[in-house]
Amino acid sequence: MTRKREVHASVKDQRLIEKRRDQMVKGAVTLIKKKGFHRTTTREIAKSSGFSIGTLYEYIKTKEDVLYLVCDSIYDQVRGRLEKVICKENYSIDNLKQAIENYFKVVDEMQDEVLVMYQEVKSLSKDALPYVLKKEVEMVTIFEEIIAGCVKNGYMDLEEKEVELLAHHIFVQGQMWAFRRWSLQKLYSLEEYTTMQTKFLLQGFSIERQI
Amino acid sequence: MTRKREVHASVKDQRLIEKRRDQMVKGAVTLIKKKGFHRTTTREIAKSSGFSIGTLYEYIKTKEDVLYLVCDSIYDQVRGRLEKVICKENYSIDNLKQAIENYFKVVDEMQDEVLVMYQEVKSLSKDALPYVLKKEVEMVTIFEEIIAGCVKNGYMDLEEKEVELLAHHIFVQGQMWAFRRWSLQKLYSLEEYTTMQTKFLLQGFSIERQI
Amino acid sequence: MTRKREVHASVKDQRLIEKRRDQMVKGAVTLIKKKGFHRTTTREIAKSSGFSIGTLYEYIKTKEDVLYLVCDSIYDQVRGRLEKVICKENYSIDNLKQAIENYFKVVDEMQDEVLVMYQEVKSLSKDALPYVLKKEVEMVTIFEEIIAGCVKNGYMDLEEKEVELLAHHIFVQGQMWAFRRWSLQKLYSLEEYTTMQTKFLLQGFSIERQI
Amino acid sequence: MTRKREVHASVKDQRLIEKRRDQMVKGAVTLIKKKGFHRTTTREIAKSSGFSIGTLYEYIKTKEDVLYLVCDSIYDQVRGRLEKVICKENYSIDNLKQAIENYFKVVDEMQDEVLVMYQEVKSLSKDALPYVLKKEVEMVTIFEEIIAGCVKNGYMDLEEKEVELLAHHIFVQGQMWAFRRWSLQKLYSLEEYTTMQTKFLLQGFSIERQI
DNA sequence: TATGAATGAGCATTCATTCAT
DNA sequence: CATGAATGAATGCTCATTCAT
Repeated sequence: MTRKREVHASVKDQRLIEKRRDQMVKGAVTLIKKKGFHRTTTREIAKSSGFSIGTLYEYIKTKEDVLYLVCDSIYDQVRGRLEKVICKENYSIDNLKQAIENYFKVVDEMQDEVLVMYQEVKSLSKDALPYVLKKEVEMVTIFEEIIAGCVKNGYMDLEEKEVELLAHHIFVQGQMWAFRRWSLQKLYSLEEYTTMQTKFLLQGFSIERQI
Repeated sequence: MTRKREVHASVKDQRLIEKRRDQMVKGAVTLIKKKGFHRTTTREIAKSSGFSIGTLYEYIKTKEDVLYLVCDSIYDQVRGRLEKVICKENYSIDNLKQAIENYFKVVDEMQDEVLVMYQEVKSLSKDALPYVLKKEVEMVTIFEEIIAGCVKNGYMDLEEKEVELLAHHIFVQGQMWAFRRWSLQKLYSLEEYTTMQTKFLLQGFSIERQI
Repeated sequence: MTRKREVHASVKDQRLIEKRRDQMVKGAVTLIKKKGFHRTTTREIAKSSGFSIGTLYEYIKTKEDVLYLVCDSIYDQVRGRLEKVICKENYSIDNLKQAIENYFKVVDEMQDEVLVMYQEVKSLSKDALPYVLKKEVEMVTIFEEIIAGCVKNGYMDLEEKEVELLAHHIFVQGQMWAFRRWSLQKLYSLEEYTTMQTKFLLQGFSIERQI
Repeated sequence: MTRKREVHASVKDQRLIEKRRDQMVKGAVTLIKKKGFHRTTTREIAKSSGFSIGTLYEYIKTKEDVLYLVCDSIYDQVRGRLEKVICKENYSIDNLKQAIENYFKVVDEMQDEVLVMYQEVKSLSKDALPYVLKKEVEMVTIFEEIIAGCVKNGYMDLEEKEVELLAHHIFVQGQMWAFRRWSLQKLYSLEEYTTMQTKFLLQGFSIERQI
């Protein structure tokens, strides 16, 4: 697992730090969702987190730390939920299908968070960005492994580069459900979208077509 | 063509307005690319446009107008270049392939612009947003028409909803080349990417598979 | 008559200067009435005067010149209308009554102008102020002369200082009708107001009471 | 007593708010006296109040709030000092004389404040204006009550409308001492002015004349 | 003379951050 | 640890004034 970027806190009590940062992330997400990170003030974040501006700064050093914490937390959640359904032992097309379905479902349920993260990463400093991007890579890697497993087990026939592309593909199609919702969600239900995407992805890539 | 949102200018001379706004957009894109819209100041924009802050405000009313102008201009450029290669009379798979290839090439050449637009649209006011989204819809529609033409001409076999999805697909894969460049462009050249995407898209969707 | 303060003009043609300044004053008064001098921009003044900002500055040197011109013009108008009814030969109580009545009428008709002048003089530079105040003194003097005439002719019995005070009194009561209109004009018609004021002023000051 | 218009403060401590606003009003009056409200900058106000621009804005929301606070405070002071000498039980001509004398004295001592208030009220927004005008009405009402008391007690013989006019009269003559000082205070001492005004006002209005 | 584009000093206001209590 | 008052650099925007055409 990626080593986290340290965010300075004046307070020593680790348990408290975690508790406060949890409140902070929850409060911040709501606000960022509504107004974007830049238009959200630290005072607002403090307030919606349930403590004072002074206290906020006991647990972070700069406003940007909040954004990092938020992004970090969202990735961890998405990833956490995604990993639950994957059977690392025995990769199969079904396994991949389930992973996709599950991933799309998570994205659907965490639409706002995904959106927030997507649109605000660029506001992270050069310092924090790599940590977050690494997390993204890790998520793509999850799909890559499944696909590679399928290839290895003979369920798909893809070159290595194609494996990577397909993983990206899936990852992006998931995000697409969130950040193109104004357009896609008028056309399809989540089920339809999942079915169609799965079908096309597998038609395009899987070995099934050759049967 | 979509009616443009009027951006107020104090200056009367239409030709001058266009010239100055061109300078402005060029200057602004460079800056926004580097620092994001929010971190870019109006004074910086004025300076990099080659005129004073006072002059800048002779051609816009608020800072946000700059962003709108930037987004608007980028869409127009992408669209303009895209439309050049399309043969509206006689839609064919080849035509679609060319459109995709061309679209990917445009995105590649305008990476920065595409990225800027993509990440900053959300900063547009509720007022300006629809105009820009409409432009996006129009671009997706371009692909939709080609695909629908192919279906009509018997080159593909898709239901209407699938046509739309495929159009979205293409559009997003193009953008993906820009906003996931840090990851994709390490793996593939533009040609590779284009070839693979085209292959998969057509394998997934086209009637060829049934032959 | 008070020597006017010179206001610099780049244009030479005196007739044109007068014409343009007339337009200017008319345009400016309307605007100042509505928004106050400070909130009125030179561009607005130019526009409502019927010429460009460039032309405006051909006839004045600074924005404040406009205010001076406006104040000057208003005083001249009030004074001009006031002097029409005064019979300088043969001062009498009746003459005074008529002057008061007429003055109040003028104030009533030029309420906005009086108000403008009254509230904006303080914005005049130390340079221009004396010229305007002098005009005010001149107006008070008009009443002073009438009253002094009445005293001389035996119609009133007042010491010199009382003469001045009464003149001020009348002058202020007139202005009061304009700048306390929100309160006074709800209570009285102009006629009532004039009658009452005249009655009280003369009861308080005139020799009639001793008869 | 008139309900005050709320002026937003970010600071919670009510005592502090009052203290800071006191500083603010004192600092602001000095400046406005000298340069007028519009030419006075918020930074100047902050500085002459003894705190930073940031702190200033912790206690107000807009520059105009300062003006409102100033006007409000001046009225309260004038009114407060005026009410001290009034014997509400037993209205008499003497009581009225004292009230006038006292009012004129207050105006004399607070000349600058009265002037400021007088010339700047019109700069108040449509929002704040009514609150200030109400205060003025209340002050006129104070005189009205005394006069009405005198009439009731048989010391004066006036119709209702005349009572109001007289009250206005007194109020305006007081203000006149402040805003026509450049002219009046060259001619009279405060005592002279008070004596003469009182004499004339009572000659003009009181029942004494009928004895 | 008339025009109006260009200029930039100046202003109100915000907000991240600190620090004394 | 928690609080919230204080700070002032930074920013968007305005507008009087100039000057080339």
